[in-house]
Amino acid sequence: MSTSSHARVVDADRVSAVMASLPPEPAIEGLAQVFGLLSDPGRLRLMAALLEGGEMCVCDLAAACGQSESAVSHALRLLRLNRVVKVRRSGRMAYYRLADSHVRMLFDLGLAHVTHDEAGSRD
Amino acid sequence: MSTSSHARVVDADRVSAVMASLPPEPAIEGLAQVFGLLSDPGRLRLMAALLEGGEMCVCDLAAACGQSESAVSHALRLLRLNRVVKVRRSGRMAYYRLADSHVRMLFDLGLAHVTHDEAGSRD
DNA sequence: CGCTCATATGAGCACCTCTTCACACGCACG
DNA sequence: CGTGCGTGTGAAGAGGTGCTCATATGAGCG
Repeated sequence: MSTSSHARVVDADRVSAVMASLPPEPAIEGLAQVFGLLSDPGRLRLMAALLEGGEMCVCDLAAACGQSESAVSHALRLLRLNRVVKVRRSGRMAYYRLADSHVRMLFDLGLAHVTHDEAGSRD
Repeated sequence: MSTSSHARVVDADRVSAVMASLPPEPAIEGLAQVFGLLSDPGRLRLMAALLEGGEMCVCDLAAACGQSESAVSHALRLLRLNRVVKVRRSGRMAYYRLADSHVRMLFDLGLAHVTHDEAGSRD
């Protein structure tokens, strides 16, 4: 029963080859998660701010990005849990900074793509 | 009226500077949209398959990626509308391929990040 | 010509995400 | 040492996203 219900295949060899070459599931999932972190305008603004500002506290981040402090705190928590940002505490303040430079590369690469080609939405 | 309702600010100068340096809203939105396309494991698998397979029809893509043909068709439509893939029709078949190389760069960069650092989920 | 196959599309539904609201916590400062 | 401020967190609701199922379209084939 290889042809189960609906599994039409045109080029079985290519299908096998492609299947073998696909990254393992954990890598795919991790990739999706990373890109998911970058798929929110709010978080994107935060990251852009940190790219420019270097190290900023929550309230300044909120002010600069035009978001509520609570929303920023939630967003930063997510980014923190995914090792995208690091926090330094000083008294009751919390200063955030980017953890690595991958973000900058992804950000710039994506930005180049977007500003160069509007990624239109036509048929 | 700088101190509106809740806008505590520590370093007003830095906040202004960062605000001025943030990419314009359309760019941010476009960025988020692009990364959003890359944030789904199913679409990621499709793109990985096309990176390797070059050009494939819907049913082979579905077989190689372990998804229903309907799901693949929906996903490809999204990617098509965002100019990520191109389609070539031949008879009743539809052959899809990647539209540009940005995807490959983003994919590889993200993959390097993921496989190098597991992007853990601890506190 | 009518039937089937490959793909496309629409509706409906389950799930996940992001925001706000309300409150907890710890540190500074009087 | 109590009060205020900066921040963190949980619950809840609105909205978006991706799946499946059913059906449409259009090309090949008998």
